[in-house]
Amino acid sequence: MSKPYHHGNLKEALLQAARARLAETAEADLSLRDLAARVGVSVNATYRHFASKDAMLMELAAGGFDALRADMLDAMAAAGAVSAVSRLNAAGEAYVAFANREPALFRLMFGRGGRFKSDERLSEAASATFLTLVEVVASVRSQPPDSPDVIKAAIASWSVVHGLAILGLEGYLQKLPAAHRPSTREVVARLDVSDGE
Amino acid sequence: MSKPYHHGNLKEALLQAARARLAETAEADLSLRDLAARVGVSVNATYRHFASKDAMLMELAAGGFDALRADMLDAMAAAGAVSAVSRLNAAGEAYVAFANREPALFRLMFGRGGRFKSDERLSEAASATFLTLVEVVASVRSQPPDSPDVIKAAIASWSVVHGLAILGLEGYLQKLPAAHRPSTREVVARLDVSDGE
DNA sequence: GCGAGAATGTATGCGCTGTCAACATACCGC
DNA sequence: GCGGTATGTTGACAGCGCATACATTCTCGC
Repeated sequence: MSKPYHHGNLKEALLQAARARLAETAEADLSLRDLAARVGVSVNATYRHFASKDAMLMELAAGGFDALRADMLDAMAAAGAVSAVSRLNAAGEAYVAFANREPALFRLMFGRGGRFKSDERLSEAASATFLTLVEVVASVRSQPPDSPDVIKAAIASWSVVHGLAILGLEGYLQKLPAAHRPSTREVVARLDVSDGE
Repeated sequence: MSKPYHHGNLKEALLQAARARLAETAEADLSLRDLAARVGVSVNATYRHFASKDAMLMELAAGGFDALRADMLDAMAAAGAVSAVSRLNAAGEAYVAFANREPALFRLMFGRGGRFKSDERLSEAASATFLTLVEVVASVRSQPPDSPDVIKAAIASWSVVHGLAILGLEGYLQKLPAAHRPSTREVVARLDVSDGE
């Protein structure tokens, strides 16, 4: 038998190889050929499981959003029920921490030039992630999560943490002296999420 | 003569063709062959003016930072001297507007996976852009621009507008009902740049 | 149990990419 | 005017995503 003709679970194996590669290189330039070789299979076998390379990347990105959301939920749970604001801060810190821990994956999730907008699973995963942010903002303001004001405040929150994550990732903050580099918490704290305009 | 052997100003012509392509496609996948063909020159002629494709992209990105900075300065000048806060807001709006007007260029400026950190000209252009933000924040707070608090507040400002720009660019805000989509001003207004913690 | 068809793999090849090496042409200072 | 240098061209190479055609194995109704 030595090597069976069928791999067994090629799809997951490919995704796992891709994740490993993303995690180790910090720069995202995956090639189907390389991934296939790592798994020990011919290039075109991948096309039995993914319609295209982009389709695979979208699946990876969707998984990334799931992981990011899980991180945020964990951080919020760890922050406990002390206050809604502290949970919001914890979520924001988890967001930036995720980006720094998995830079290549994070870039993949956001940086594909809008080519991913179409994918159903991906856009659902992204929405779910955003929704956890909306919910904690809603609880901070004691308003329903579908209130326009809550959504807007949540977008503002998302913007800060996302911008901070990207700027850090791309190295635009690294040349600052350490004393000038703010912590995530310092930045997030500047955002007013309350309804007092 | 019809077509002279030497182009005359190939470097700038290539950059211009690249900018045109970026402006028209909204998705950044430039190819040296395509650009060379557009200019009417062989592929390898480009290598007399750019060490590599990445080098050319870095030059484009640096020019993008210059343009972005100019936009911000213009907007601030147009906002007049009414108040430092209004100039800060104007700069933020110009930032997001730039990203929306030139999505491909904007993505190029930030999304190259940290590969650009090394380039001198690029990192200088980016720093200059950041500095204009620092200066207006400093004038809002009536503090010297090199004060750590000013820098930190400026980073927070940069983060919000940058995050907002990216989220919009990548389409993550487009599925929201219009009533829930905040204006740039609404988002920026939520950020507290003053020194009252 | 076995044979058909679906599922999953391989082999070959196409057009595209960035880049290198070798050669051709035009310009410019002596 | 002549030589060196700047700036082009041609040709080739490896790697890429992907399409087509073919091979193997699994699965399931009879």
